[in-house]
Amino acid sequence: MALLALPQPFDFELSTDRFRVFGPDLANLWHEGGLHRVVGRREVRIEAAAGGVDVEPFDADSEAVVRALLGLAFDLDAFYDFAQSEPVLARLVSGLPGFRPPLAPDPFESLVTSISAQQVSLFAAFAVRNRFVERYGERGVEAYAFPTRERVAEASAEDLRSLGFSRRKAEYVLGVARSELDLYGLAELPDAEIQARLTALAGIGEWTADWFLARHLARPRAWPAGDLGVRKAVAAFYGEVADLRAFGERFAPFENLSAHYLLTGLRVMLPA
DNA sequence: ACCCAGGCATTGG
DNA sequence: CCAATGCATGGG
Repeated sequence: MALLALPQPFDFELSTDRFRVFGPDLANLWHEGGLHRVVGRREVRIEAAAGGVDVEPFDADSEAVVRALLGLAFDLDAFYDFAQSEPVLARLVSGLPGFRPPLAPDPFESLVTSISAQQVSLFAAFAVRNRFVERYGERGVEAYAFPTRERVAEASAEDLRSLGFSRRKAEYVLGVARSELDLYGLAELPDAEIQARLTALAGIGEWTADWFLARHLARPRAWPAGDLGVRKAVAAFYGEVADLRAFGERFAPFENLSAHYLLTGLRVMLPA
């Protein structure tokens, strides 16, 4: 068991909340107080420890996945300083200290996850996506590996439809899996270029591309202005806003972290 | 039996 | 350029 030290403050429960609140996530599975994920052919378990997290087994691959799942790419100190100049953000960071937005470790996973969540409730999206993971992903111990692009490319639209994808979405998932686009290479490009290349694919619109920048690449300026949850959170903390894209400018250059704190604040702080 | 939910492409003005 | 429409599932 290896200790991975994390910048403090860090709140493990809060940062992994997303993997539990909409039901279990078979590829990022909360099990007996820890987060389980298949890396390579082995299942990795992450659990809270003093000063960071314990990771088992620990190697370069599992460390990279943990860094993604726990949002280590974000500069929380700079964001917290910035938040002091904006009353709502100041309240959010003081209410959610140590919250780090989790990232999708893999680009294909990020896109399929977003496609599954288009238009439907997150409960419905999780249900469909779990059936997809169970069907095409390799089983670890408790968790399943997220299905590889290569495996999905060989699937059929009818098979995907039987899992609950609409006819359209089944075609989108197959199209992404079979496209020529180098998904890993996107990380080297600027935000606008990534947007352009992704939205050229069928089924990937502005919303999905925004979330790819935000939740896979941790781009600081990503702002999912078309997101219904972001709209509800902004309405709850600021009141109704006509142009959500323009409203995001007040969070520059921390739009991504601001969106995540707004969403989590809506769930965790407002009901209380 | 409805209605809505963290969109998108298609069609028709 | 904007409005209307269909899509499949899960929860209320």
